[in-house]
Order: sequence, then structure tokens, then C-alpha cells
Amino acid sequence: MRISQLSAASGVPIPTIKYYLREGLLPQGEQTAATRAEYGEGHLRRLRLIRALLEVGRVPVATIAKIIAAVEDEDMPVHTMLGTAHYALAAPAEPSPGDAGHARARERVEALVAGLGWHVKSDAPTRDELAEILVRLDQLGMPATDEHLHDYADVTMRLVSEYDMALIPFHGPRETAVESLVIGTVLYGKAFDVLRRLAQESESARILGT
Amino acid sequence: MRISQLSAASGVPIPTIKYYLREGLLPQGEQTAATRAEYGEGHLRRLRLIRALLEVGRVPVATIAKIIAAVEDEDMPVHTMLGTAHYALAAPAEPSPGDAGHARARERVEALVAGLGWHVKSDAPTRDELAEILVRLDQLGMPATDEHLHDYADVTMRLVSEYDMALIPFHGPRETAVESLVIGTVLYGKAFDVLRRLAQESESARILGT
DNA sequence: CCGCATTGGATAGTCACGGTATCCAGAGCG
DNA sequence: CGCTCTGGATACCGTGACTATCCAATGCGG
Repeated sequence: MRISQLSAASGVPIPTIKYYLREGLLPQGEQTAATRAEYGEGHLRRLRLIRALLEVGRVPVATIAKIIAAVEDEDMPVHTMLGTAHYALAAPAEPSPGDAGHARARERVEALVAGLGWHVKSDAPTRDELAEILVRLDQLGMPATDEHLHDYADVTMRLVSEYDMALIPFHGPRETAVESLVIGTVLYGKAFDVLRRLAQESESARILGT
Repeated sequence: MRISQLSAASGVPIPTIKYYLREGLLPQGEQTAATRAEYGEGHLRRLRLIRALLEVGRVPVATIAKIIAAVEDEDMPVHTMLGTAHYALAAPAEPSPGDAGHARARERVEALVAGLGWHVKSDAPTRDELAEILVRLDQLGMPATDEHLHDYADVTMRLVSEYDMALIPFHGPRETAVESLVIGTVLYGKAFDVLRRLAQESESARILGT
């Protein structure tokens, strides 16, 4: 498959494919001559993953590049690779950590994670991310209660272990494992978000009786 | 409170506050002289809301402006205002709707919503948003099962009605109602997302035995 | 075997977004 | 009475994700 066919099959313009090649999101095609390269099914599949992450997940190109780099580093053990990919998907750290409110919120997060018995690294950026949200909710006068958080967390864990993680072939090829993880995190995460908004509309309509 | 104090109290630079005033995110202060205006608690509160939506929710400035405009249009009934605000938070429509895959996915969404007995307007953008995600999952070879979607939906509805909607003062002042709705949608939505990623890390660690 | 479209590769330009920076003239405070 | 602050207007900037242009080397169709 030449680049024009890859473009036609994926719906992605040629200049954009070249851009992805430059940024390392797509592996180079197999060179057949100085000015000719061949692309395969893997490229098409990768392209679909990239577009889904960009358009549905709004994941920055630079973040996708980091994940791809981890996949392609054959020396990296699978669990390290998955951890790298996972953390890359966290929201970039806000400048806020450093004040007193954040430190207090951070402690609430520690207590929550410990209380649930979850195995989360103590330097996981996700912890700060959650703490930051708690700070904002406090500032806005709608603090989250411990009960609320616990209930959310319990439900989340059940769904994650029942569906999302069950789909991941941890012991298959590196690329497939990371693909499943990323799809589980980003696309199913988004699906959940949309379902939430659908449920909100429905409840709102019911309450207001429209 | 003058603009410099508002800036100091909120941590938002003066030029940025002026920018928000220009964009209509923040109401004008009360003019006390040709070159002097007074800002109040409401402005500070509004600023905190704006920053939370921007920084945590990554909601575009233009979207926030639309929501504010609906709040300030006193002629608009509360349920219309809430609907406007809610739809503004949906992801901007992708160019994809129009092909066969999307139409089929859209039918699955109709069936799901109908099966759940939810009251969601038939032209809600949220429906297309969910359909689009289903299309991507199919293309990526990880289609969502009906059981999966149903389970996600049931859980979501329980949490939404038990917590998110319970917090909204539907019959209070317009501004407060929309604020609660938006916070419920955006900030709690984000909190859920982060909890999901925490749960995934924990499960992944458990399975890989690290 | 020739000519013109296609290819890979490199470089530069574009557009949207969310701010920043600069300027200005009129207050007001010390 | 001068120095700072204010509101208002306009112009500029940095990032991110492309998109356009050029170029020389193919290579296929006739």
C-alpha cells in the first residue's frame, strides 16, 4: 500500500500522514526505492487509533508520541510500558500544587486510596489530579463528601475490573496490550462521560416535568 | 473591590480579567466614575467557576460564554436554560455523521435509551456523541457489547440521581442552578474519570503482580 | 523510452485559542 | 501636583495541529 492508498483507506490527508510520520506517531513505511515506501495493515490500524485518540479523546499529539515510544522500546518491561502509557494520559499537572488547600485535599486522597485498599503508586500524578478537583469543588462551595467519593470509587472499581481490564491481553504482544489499555482508558472513559450526561438530561427532564 | 483586588483575590492576572470581561464571561463591574468600577463577591465566585471549567474541565471560553448568555437571558425559562447549558458542554459534532456505520451505531443508541426508559430528546447531540464512540470502538476491533453499555448506564443513572441531581437547587436563582449543573457535569465528571484511572492502575498492578 | 503524475522528504505558512503587552487619557490619593 | 491605578482599545505572542509548497527521483502508461 502506498501513501495515497493509506490516505484513501483511512480518510486522513497525505500531508497529515507525513506529519504523523515526522512526529513518530506512525512507523516509517518499508522503503522499496529511494522515493517509494510500502505501508501495511498495521499502519492503517495505527492511524485509526491515532484519530480516535485525537478526535474522541482529545489526547495531544505529543502524548500519543510518548506512548508510541514506550511501545517501541523493546527493552522496557510490559508493566513499565503500561504504566508509562497510563500516566501519559493524566492531565498535565496544574501549577496549583504547593498551597495549603491542595495539601489538605491530597491527604483526603491518600486516606481514600488507603481505605479502599487500592494499589496505587504514591507518586502517581493521578493522586494530585484528584486532589486538585477536590480543591476546586471546595472553592466553589460544593465540596464532595467522603461518602460520595467512596461510592463513586466502589462502583468504578467494579466496572473497571469487570469490563475494562478483562479486555486487556496482558501477556500478548506489547502493541496490542497498550492499545487495549489506551482504548479502555480513553474511549470507554469518554463513553462513560457521555452516558453520564444522558442520564443527567433524563433526570433533569423528569424532575422539571418537561 | 477594584480590579487589582479582584485579581489578587482570584490569582487571575488583570489582563486576563479584562479579556474575560470582553468575552462576556464576567459581567461588567459597577461604574463609579469614568475610570473606576467596583466588583463584588459575585465576580470572584464567577471567576472561580470560569477557572475551574477552563483548567479542570478544558471547556472552551466560547462555550462558557454561551452558558453565561443563557443565564443572563431572563426571558429564557429555567429548563431551557439548563438544556442550553448542558448541550453546550457536549463535544462539538465530528464531521463523521453521515456514513453507514454511524447510522447503525445511532440505532444502537436509540435502542439503548429506549430500553432504559430514559427521557432524552431525540435530537440531543449527546446521542450522536455516543454513536460516534461506538463507531470508533468497532473500527478499532474492540466493540462495546450491549451488556457492557447497559451496565455502565444503570450504574451511571444511580449515581447521577443519587448525588449529582440531588445537589441542584432547581427552584432557586437561575445562576445558582446552572452553576450546580455545570459543576456536576464537568467537575464531578472529571472526578469520575480520575477515579477510573486510579482503579485501572490498581487493577493493573494486581494482575501483573508488581 | 519518454513524459507527466506520484512519491518521500524538507521547509514554511496557516488557523484557532487563550491569553499578554502596550498605549492612552482620565481619576484619585498622598 | 505628580505618581499610580483604572477602564478601554488595539496589537501582539506561543502552542498545537495541521496544510501548502518545493524539490528531485522515480515509475507507469502509451
